Amino acid sequence: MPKATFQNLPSDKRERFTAAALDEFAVHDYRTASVSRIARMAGIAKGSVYQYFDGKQDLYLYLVTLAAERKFGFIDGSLPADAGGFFERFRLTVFHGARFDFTHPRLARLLYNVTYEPTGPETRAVSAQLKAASYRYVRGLVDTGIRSGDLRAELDVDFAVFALYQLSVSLRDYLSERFAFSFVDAVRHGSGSPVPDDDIMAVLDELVELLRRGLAPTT
Amino acid sequence: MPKATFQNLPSDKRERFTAAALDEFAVHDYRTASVSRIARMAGIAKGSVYQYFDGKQDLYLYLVTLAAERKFGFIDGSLPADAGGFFERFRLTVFHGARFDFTHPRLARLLYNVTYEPTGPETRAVSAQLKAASYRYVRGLVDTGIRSGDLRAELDVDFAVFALYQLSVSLRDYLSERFAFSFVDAVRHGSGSPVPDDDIMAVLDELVELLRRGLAPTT
Amino acid sequence: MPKATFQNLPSDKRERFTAAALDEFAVHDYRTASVSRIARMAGIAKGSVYQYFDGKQDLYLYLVTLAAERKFGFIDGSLPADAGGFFERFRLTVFHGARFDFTHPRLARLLYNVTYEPTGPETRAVSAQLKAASYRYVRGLVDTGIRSGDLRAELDVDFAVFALYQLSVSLRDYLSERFAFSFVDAVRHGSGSPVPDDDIMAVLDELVELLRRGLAPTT
Amino acid sequence: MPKATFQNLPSDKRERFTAAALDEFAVHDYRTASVSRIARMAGIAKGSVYQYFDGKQDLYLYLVTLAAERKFGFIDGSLPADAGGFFERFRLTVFHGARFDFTHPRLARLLYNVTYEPTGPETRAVSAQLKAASYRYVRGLVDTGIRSGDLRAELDVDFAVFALYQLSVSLRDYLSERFAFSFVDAVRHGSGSPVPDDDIMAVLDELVELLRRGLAPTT
DNA sequence: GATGAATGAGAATTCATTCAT
DNA sequence: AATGAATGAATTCTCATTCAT
Repeated sequence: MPKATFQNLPSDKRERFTAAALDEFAVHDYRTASVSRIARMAGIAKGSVYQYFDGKQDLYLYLVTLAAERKFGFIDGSLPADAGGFFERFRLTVFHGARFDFTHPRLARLLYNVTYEPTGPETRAVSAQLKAASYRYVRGLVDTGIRSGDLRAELDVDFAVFALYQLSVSLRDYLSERFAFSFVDAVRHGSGSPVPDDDIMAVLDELVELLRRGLAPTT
Repeated sequence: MPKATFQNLPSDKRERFTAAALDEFAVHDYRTASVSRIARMAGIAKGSVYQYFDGKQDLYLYLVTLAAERKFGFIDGSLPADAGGFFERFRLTVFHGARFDFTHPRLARLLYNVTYEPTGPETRAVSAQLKAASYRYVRGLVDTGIRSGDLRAELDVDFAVFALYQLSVSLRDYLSERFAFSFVDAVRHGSGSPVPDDDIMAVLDELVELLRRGLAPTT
Repeated sequence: MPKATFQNLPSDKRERFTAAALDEFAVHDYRTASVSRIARMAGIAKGSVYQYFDGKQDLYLYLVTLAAERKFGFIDGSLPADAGGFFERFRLTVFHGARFDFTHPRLARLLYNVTYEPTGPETRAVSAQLKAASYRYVRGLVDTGIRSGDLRAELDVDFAVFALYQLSVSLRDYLSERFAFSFVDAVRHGSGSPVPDDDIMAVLDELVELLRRGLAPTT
Repeated sequence: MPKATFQNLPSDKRERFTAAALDEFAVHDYRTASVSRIARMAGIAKGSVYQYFDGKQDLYLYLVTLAAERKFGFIDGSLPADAGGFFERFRLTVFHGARFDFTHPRLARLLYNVTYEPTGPETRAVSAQLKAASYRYVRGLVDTGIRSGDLRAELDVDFAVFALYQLSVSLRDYLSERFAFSFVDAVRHGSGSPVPDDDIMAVLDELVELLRRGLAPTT
């Protein structure tokens, strides 16, 4: 995580650097991302990166943490405080997650890359951490859902969490393919208008329908 | 694809090489995999690799093709000829796929890596091809299922195919985590006994239950 | 030079090999020419090349010798036996040399490549030999020309030989550029009809005019 | 062309590198020249070369440009400003060109290599550029010569330019052979004292005499 | 604290030549 | 005599990291 040097930076410089680093890791996976390129893009000396962070790995950890916080924060901030049923809450979570992705393509790509990062010594820990956090989040939803009776009591919780997690993560792929939104282009050229809320919702209807039938108690 | 030189090799040498190459690509993604390391592991001269294949890309194509053929062949060979309903057929497909994965961890890891290979010019074609083949397979199942009445007629076919594909692909992750089977360790140290069939089946029951409720017509 | 093995070869095979080797060295310089490619083109095993010749260098020597003999033989065979004056003889020599080049582009390219081959240990001897032979030839002409009074007696013979040699060698460049005849294309695709004799002659008129004024005695 | 890194180098290091690179390209053609060898000779890390230049091609372009500028600069600086007739001007141009060659054997060899560089994708552009510049220079002389009446009006200008260019370029070969000056030895061992001006002039007298008779109007 | 040049191990690939069959 | 697989040294180029200024 960032050294004091980084914290003490004038905020515009700090943000210029962060932006450059996010751009790089949004477009390239860990191995392919280049520290030199980040330094060049940020307009700072290559050596400075090592004044701010312990190295590439450390920088990576920082960016992933940042992206995860932003995304979770965005979703949490968008959800209504009062409960709503499980399926409605799940729908909104995924919906706002998708909205975040389309409006923050850099952060979204980064998180996506992390999820599917090839297992190597440098990235394993970070990937695992992110996955654990996501699982915790979903598990919270499921537990509440079972207690409230929205979900069948006999459900294998582990499995349900897995299915919900995988479907919501990969929904991004489905949406971007179906509505021809290229995240890479969005990052690189700022192009591409986000998929309209209604289109997202239509797909979510399908997903929630599948899950409601599949997971709710038989009345 | 392999040159004649490779085909003419004494079979033990050919297999020693193939094994080394699979090991390498099972543990590393395309970029990180090293031709030099493969040669060293196989106990041959670096130059020989280029007597056998046109280059790294060509070798990769060969291995992926090999793995895909083996896996699809294994599944096809294990499925009963007479139809069975959609859900039973889906269950068996995924079941035998999972059995294949646990008993051929190197091939399984390779195919997994291909699926999530970062999009680069060298691998794009191969990845896309594999994904297309898998989608075709699932779509065939779904089409038949709808015609036979096992699946709801109003289903959004695209979405259903997506959901089935994602869940079955990622099931491997779930199983390996739940039953603490590390594919990487299996490749590297040959350790780890495959997850028992019954355990796989138990999870599949959950999955099929979810899908049946979710996708079958309301009676 | 060729081993007995090569001499004993059935003549069609020997010629097939020679043709392939000439093609290769006509299109590539010594370093870039590939023994493997020659073997492949000739349809023989790579190892056989080393049964026929001591190595790349030896093969090169053979080809250059062959080409030089053919070209000198062609010119000698085309020249009338009875003398003619110096300038007429020179004109015919260069004329038939050019005709040879346009009708034997492979051999011509090879000799051209030799002339300008970068000085390296492998080719130095061969290049020097070829140059020496050419110089001897021109010097013979010049000596006769002086004796016969066609050339000024005070002429610096060395210098005259140099000038005549350089101008006639590089004339090939001039002709091929002026009449858009690509030797490389001629070798590779057999394309390109030779420059018409009249066009060659027109250029030779210019050259001989320059030389006559420059080198003949003032009457 | 050089990156800023190279420009910012302490001048002794920069010159040590340039010297090593010139040595290499003076003795070897493009293909045969080795970046590794240059680095070793210059006493720097292989990677540093790529801090200074974009790659082998870029380094080559730099060296050729450098050599051409130096040689043209040297000649221009040595020529008297007021015109003189065509033949006098031509004589001086070639004379100072030859002086440059003998006193800067590395640069001279490099330019010579470029002229006869086997046509490959990496070097084509550079070679063509250099040749074009030389031709433009000679054509300028010839045009002026015709206007001033020093050259015959009926002259085939293309042919005259060709002959003058070829003779002056190859004169270097003639001089080095006649006066036993080995450029390669001069580069490699610093040996060999340049050919004395008088000797050069004696040869030039021969050349100019040939050309004057050959190209000047009959009075 | 900032700089940016230097490093050097490691990557993929080529190819003349050898030698066991 | 013919084969063709094996070799391995050599090539260009990359890049995270270090460290003297």
